[in-house]
Amino acid sequence: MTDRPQQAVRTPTLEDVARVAGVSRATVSRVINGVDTVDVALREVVREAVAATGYTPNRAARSLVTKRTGSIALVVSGAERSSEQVFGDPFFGRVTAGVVRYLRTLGIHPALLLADSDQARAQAVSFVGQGNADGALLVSIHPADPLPRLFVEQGLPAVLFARPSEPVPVSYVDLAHEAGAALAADRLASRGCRRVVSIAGPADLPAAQDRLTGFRQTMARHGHPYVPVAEGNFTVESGELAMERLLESTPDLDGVFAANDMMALGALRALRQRGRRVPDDVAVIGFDDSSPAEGARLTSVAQPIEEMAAEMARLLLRHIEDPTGPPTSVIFDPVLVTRDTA
Amino acid sequence: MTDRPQQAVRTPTLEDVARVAGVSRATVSRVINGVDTVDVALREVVREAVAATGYTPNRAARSLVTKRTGSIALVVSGAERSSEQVFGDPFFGRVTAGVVRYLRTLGIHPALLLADSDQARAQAVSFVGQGNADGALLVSIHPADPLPRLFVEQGLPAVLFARPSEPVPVSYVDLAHEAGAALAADRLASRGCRRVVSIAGPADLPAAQDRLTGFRQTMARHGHPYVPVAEGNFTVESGELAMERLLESTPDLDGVFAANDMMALGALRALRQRGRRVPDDVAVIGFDDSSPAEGARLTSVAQPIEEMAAEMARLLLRHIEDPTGPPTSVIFDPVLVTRDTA
DNA sequence: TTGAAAGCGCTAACAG
DNA sequence: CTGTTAGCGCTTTCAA
Repeated sequence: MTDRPQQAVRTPTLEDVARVAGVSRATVSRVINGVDTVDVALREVVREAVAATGYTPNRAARSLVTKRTGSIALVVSGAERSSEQVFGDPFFGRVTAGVVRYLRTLGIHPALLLADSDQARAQAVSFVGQGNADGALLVSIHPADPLPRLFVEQGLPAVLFARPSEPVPVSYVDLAHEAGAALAADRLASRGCRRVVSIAGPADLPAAQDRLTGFRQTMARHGHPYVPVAEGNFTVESGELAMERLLESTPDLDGVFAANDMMALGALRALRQRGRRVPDDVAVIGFDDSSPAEGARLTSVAQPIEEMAAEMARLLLRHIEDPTGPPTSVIFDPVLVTRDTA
Repeated sequence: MTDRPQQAVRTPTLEDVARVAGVSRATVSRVINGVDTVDVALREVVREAVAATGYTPNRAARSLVTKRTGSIALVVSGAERSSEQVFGDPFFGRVTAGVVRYLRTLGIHPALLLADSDQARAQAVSFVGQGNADGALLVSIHPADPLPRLFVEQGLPAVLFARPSEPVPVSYVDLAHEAGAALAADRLASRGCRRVVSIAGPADLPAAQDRLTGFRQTMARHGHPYVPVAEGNFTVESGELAMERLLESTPDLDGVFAANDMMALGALRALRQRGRRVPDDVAVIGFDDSSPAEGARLTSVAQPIEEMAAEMARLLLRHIEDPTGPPTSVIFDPVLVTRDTA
């Protein structure tokens, strides 16, 4: 038995594979990277050598020369709330799940960043800017978030979940909010509702505006040109208050479309307090299909968040691949989840 | 005006800093890495050069030679539930928040992995094994999760949230569950409860057992050697059922300690259905201080999840720094959050 | 189509 | 205490 001096347990390198395959390092590299100017026979030999050695590319070495990391950042941007709440939020949970599940099929695991202050935002930008990730997925709680613009200004690849309130030349995925509202309007109309009202969201939220617009247009098409509206701020309480105002202005109302589930839940509370039966006297539809909605058996407009999240990742990857491509947006269709309230 | 040929916008390297500072690359490297065998004056010169050039270390290059990435993996391991639910879970939300907030002070942003199948677990192990992260933070939903053992077997640095049900030589953070139960027992005793019962969690869960043991011991110390117990599975329904059984076996009960909030909520439901007033007739205490508990004004034992999460990260970093160190555990003290039910 | 060779930016012996 | 030097493992011209 002769000693084998340098036989330390070392992970195999391109050099090792090349030796086993009897070719040069360059050829192995070409095979690994799918360059098609390699002889078919050689390609196979190399493949076997890779399998035999158990070779895996060293990402640091590769990054050093390609200037790419092969990883991306998932930036959760929620200024108002505490970070515990942000990560515990079912919305972020679903977005995160969609992103993580899609990316892992590609062997990518996103770096998680929280951008909840100007400093944190700057840190997020420089994290990507310094090449720790090739691009960023931006999930903001507020559409006026300054983060998207920061990324765009630095020329860093980024994709948003939801259209920003101020125009920024950046790709995003979003829901066809008007179409969702139309679904609700159709449902209410087909139930025979004749005095329909709406509880709208904050006027500075594009999504809220789209929902209101879509609802009005579709109700008009159903022969109801005027829809009384009260504005809320997406909380249960605001929904309850709005409902009370509407009951006062339009006592004979028989259908309600709320711009989100929380406000719909508030509306339900107000309605029941006044002895109105749901859905017999008044039909109620919410938006988001959140888990409280499910619990309350609320009919609601659902968005395919996981699919949207996966598409967001796909767009980012494409952008990283070809940074010259123009910003793209992909809009998803909502679905009406019919339960007990309409 | 003369043209400057190679003046492309290039991020500064060590070489650039060295040139500006008038020293060698090695010296700059030493200053950057805090090696203290550098002349104080030179150190200052280098610092200024770094500032002047706006230099930031290239992580790929550094990794290539140090065999360290400077990043870590946060592995969320939940087999039973769908991934959406896992990430939306307030518990994971708080753990994640604690980890992310602590690590970002060090400029580290964890890679997020979901290990919800054998394949995903293997992927997580090889992700770290192939040097994409220096170690892993393991947050399992089930204490019998096979993942910790996989990491330990590969000799990869890992730290767990909560003690595994089967002994594995690995570091972890956990709560002093017995102490938490003792807090509940003390509270019940000091309210003058004389017939106290408990709704326990699954027998195969170490934490559930610790809570029961701690509760019994402390009640014994208060002169109540026997505590009737019914077992649940941490759901609201199981808590309700357990409460009904206890009301039957011990009709004159006046205090309940449930091993988690969900079961306590179920108990509340059963109690109210039977017309028992809480806390006047029966005092109820839960465990976890979850947000439903807060909503229901339930008195509950709270764990400092964010602090525990931060400590978990700290332990992992220490382990990566010194891989020879023995496994460590850090146990945190719970706090009783007194609300309306006890 | 393939190989030789240069070099990405950094750290770490090793001299001096 | 400081500089020189040799790579880390990979991709990518450039020639052959």
